[in-house]
Amino acid sequence: MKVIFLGTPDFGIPALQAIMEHHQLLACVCQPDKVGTRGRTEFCAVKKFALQHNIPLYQFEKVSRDGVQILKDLAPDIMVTAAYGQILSQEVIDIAPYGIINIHGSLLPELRGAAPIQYAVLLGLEKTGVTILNTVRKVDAGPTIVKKSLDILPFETNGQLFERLSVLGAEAVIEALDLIEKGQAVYTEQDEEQATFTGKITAEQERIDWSKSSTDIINLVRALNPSPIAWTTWQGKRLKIHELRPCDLQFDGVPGQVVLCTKKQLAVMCGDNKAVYITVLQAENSKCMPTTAFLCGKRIEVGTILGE
RNA sequence: CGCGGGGUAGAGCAGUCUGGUAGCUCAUCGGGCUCAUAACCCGAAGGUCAUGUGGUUCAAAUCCCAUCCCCGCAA
Repeated sequence: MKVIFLGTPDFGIPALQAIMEHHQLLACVCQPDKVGTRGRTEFCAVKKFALQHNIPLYQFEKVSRDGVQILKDLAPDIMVTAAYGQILSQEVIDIAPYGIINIHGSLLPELRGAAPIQYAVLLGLEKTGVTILNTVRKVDAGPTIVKKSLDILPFETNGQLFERLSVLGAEAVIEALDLIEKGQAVYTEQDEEQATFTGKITAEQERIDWSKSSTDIINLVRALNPSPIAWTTWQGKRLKIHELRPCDLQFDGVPGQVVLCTKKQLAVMCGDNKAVYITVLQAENSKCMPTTAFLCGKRIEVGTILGE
């Protein structure tokens, strides 16, 4: 089929690759370039891919306003979205005969919205997946075509899960496209009663609240890895926490208090009276490093309370 | 030209303000202690102090200038 792909970050790349191999990829659409860190602008993953493979690329400020006629002229059979980042108007949805299908990183109707994968980790779920659904005006609410699930590993980070789901998403989207092409696709309406919604992670959520349970804190840390990274403070400066592990030793202390600091280990008390080992961290202006390396140059005295 | 921090041994840091023999903690290697050890003790190796073989100076890791790279914040 003739496909137009709309997506921006890494998530859609495996799917994009697969579509390019199995179908006729007419063009890619991604968000406009953003000013990156420290003034530099960096192209998004989809733009890099398109440039590298000589695929026509469009970056509309608002696709619903600027892109309708252009995309219509390309005469696609179907359009595929994967973390594109713009809400689509009915006009856009109606461009292709088969409409638009979206690759969503959860088992819908659970975890609709902007950050399904992060929330799957944040909530400590043991299972999630990808859903291919038909796009309708309401976000992630259209009928589903293909669902694939997988188990979330015990200490898996958002980044690791993200990568696995993006590969699974590629399988699923090809399956869906084939079904649609053969006229065998079954569109299943979602159960609205079961729907849950995820908003974007806010800056306030990134700060670790040590009074929460060790499990919640560990889940937060892995949900925010590799970006934007959960943090606390030490000596008035930010201390990013990249990775935590549960600690079975018993200590007395208040939430946020450093209860163990040796040459190799650093443990902090949480709200449920359990401690966690900090295993990978990053001080301000410094690189991310294992705690063992950090402790070679600096020590945090036992009794210090983080996050104040 | 958004604001700021940094580049010193394989790793993480101190030393820079106040120029004057290159330090610390890990890791590595050798030896010792121990029932044993990721613990402890003794010793060794390992650095043109990011680059310009730039400027100032009797003397530069340290002061001045330029360049490259890394990082935090803000967007």
